[in-house]
Amino acid sequence: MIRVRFAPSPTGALHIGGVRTALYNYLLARQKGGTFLLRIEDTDQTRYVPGAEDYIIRSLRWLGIVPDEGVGFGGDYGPYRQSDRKEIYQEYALKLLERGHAYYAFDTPEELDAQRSSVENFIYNHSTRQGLKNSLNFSESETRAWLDQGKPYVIRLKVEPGRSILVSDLIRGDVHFQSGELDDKVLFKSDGMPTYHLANIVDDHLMGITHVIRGEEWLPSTAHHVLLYEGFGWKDTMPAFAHLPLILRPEGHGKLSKRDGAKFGMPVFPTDWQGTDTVEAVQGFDGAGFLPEAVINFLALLGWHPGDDREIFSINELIESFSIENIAKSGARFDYEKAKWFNQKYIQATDNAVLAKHIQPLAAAKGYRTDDNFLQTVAALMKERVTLLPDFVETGYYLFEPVKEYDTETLSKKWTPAIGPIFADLTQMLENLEPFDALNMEASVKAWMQEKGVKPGDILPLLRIAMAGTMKGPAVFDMAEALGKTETIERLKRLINRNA
RNA sequence: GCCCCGUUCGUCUAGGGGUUAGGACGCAGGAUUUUCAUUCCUGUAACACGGGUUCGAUUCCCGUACGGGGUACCA
Repeated sequence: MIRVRFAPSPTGALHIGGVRTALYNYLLARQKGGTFLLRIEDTDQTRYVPGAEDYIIRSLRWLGIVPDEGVGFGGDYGPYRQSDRKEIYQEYALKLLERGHAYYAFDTPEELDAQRSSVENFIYNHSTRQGLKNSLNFSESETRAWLDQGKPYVIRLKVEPGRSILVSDLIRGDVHFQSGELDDKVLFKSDGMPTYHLANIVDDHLMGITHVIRGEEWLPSTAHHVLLYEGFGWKDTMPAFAHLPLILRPEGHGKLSKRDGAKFGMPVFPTDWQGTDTVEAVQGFDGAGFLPEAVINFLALLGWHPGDDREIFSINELIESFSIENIAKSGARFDYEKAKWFNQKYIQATDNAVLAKHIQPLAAAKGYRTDDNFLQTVAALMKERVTLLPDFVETGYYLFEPVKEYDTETLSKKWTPAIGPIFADLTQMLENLEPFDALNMEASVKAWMQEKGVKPGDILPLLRIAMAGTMKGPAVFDMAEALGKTETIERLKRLINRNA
């Protein structure tokens, strides 16, 4: 049975690259009938951001990528928060020490900094460790003494030179590393917490993880991880690795970072983040007006392809079609235009009743009417012409409140001296129209045009501008019906007065 | 610097020893809609470079260039 994990650090809002990692893990688990768990990797106490854990859980729920186990979800392999597993790591670090695969090191951060600045390309490894303060150089009693005196220490992995380490990656194939080039990574920090390297191996083993799907930034340290599995004697149950290509910023250099959201005017986080004293607030895909299904679809195709030309996928279709083999090797630039296209597609395909629910809070925030029937009408009239949810109340504001700005250019062309009385006549005709619905109105206006000898192109644009102020928008008669007779007539008269 | 990964239209990608190198976004044009949008059609544009291997390489191999990642008592 497959078991996969998403293991973010609670250091702030969840990055969109992390969301994609979570998604791929989730898809694999669902497809294979396995388990998807959420583990919180909070071993760096200095980077801990309050609220980040809740944010991660909230975001996963919004996206519909809900873990089967983990912090906030229960499960038999807990605790799932690494700070709650402190003693476990200590125990395993000691085990590694006993087996001779690790050693105590007493060098202070300052001493190491000094080494780095005086020795070019300094690296703590087989070639330098004999000159440093560690239990490999100290006698047993000396080491004991340092420990007993309560001197700060770390535990480092003892990497022996001279061998080739194979990392078999599901996406990249076999990758070889020379052990002599690897450093003696710190496994256990002087504050009593493990580093990522120790914690992730111990946890993945204890939690029965079968596949590690994570970002490419972990590929270089995977050699160390293989060494750890060997050191613990867990090589035969070592999980399979799949290192995902990174998501790059839309333009310029480097991977997409948290600050790029503000820089490029687009969200890079799933949901809104209120911010803290140290981390500023940011808008997420939800606040920007994206449907979670659209975000999922967009992200799924950013680095993975189904093997055919399909682009629109429901979550169930993704689960069915997903495969690690079809994950791309190269980094993908974050294409916000494409993300918006997906959202537009999803809005078009969403039922009016559902859209009305999304429009409701947006309308309420603007003090607009929020009755469901009307919002469904707004959805029906606008869904083919919006990209983001807020467009319903912004682009389509005139469905909720009087026209704020008239397209004066069109007006000056169409509102001729002769048209005034004719427009007034039409207004009067509509005022007496019953029932005031689109179908009846269209028939009546057509008959009226026939009778008066007015061309559609002379009168319809004016009707439209009277109601919406702009030449863009839903069909005129649909708009009039949505507005209702009173409001429509009021707007027509307002235009007459404006041009009088 | 050293180590690792990568490189097909502007972007996301398919493909693969002999193809008109396919799709999507974007952009441009057209049709439909007496608006706009939707929808449909058309166009635009790519195999980083140099050596091999081969009858033939965009595809395989080796270099180079470029891009990305790593090189912390961060994850």
